[in-house]
Amino acid sequence: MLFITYRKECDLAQHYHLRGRFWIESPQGTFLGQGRVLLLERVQELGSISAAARSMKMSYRQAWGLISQMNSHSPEPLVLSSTGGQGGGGAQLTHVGKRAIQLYHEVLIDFEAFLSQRAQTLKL
Amino acid sequence: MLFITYRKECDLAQHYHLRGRFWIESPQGTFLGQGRVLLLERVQELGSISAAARSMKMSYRQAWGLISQMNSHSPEPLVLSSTGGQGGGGAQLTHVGKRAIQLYHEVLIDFEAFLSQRAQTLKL
DNA sequence: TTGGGTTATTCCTTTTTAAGCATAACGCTA
DNA sequence: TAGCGTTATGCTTAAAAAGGAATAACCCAA
Repeated sequence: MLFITYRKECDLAQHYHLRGRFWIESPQGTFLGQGRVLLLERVQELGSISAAARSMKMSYRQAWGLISQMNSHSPEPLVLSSTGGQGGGGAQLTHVGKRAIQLYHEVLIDFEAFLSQRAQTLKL
Repeated sequence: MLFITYRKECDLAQHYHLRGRFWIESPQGTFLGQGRVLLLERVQELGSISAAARSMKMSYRQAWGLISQMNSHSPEPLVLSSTGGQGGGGAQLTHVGKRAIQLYHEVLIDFEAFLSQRAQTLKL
């Protein structure tokens, strides 16, 4: 008897994962991404850039740079900050900043739905 | 008369772009991504890892590392290589490697369609 | 047997990136 | 007025990633 061997189809969904990322770019570079949005959320929650950075184990330097970029790449700032006073100062989101978070999450839901749906038919 | 000023809605689609990437992960890390698939295509086209690397302005070292990873993270290799002989040796894709390219492009088409469609309703 | 071009692999250097440090200004509180 | 915690910014240092150089093995062709 003759056996014809052929490769068994490999179901990628079992052992492999389809992953992805998305971000919004301005003409000057990245405007909104996963890290930036998380940072915005922490600022909104904690009322301070430095506290937000600490909570993410990110250096204040980087956090400030990201926020500075976002503000400058937008016609209106996403974060307003004040120095001195009770607590030393702080920062809060503008309604544009809050809307940016909301917008990102709206896209994120669709994005994840797309990935998980598309992953089901991955046969290598 | 009283004017109530409100922020004009900013159409992100005009000045900003929704971008993204996707890749297939094995339990050990990235398995297939944009760069790896391009490398596979060049190997298929040129019949050599070093030629493929040159054509992408990638170092042979990195190209070899990527291919080595892909092969080891797959139950069957994607690239077969031989040393010595006419032309010094070479490499060619297995049918698993060819299928990987095809699979990636199938997902890519859907992915780009998703992004461009989703970008149309971006209002900040 | 020598040369050529490739695969395969290690080691070291360079570049890029991120983290850390230092300092000044601010404005409330005690 | 002194102190505190924050914002804001430049400069220095460390970590990580990419790049390049070097070497051995391979096998056909001349």
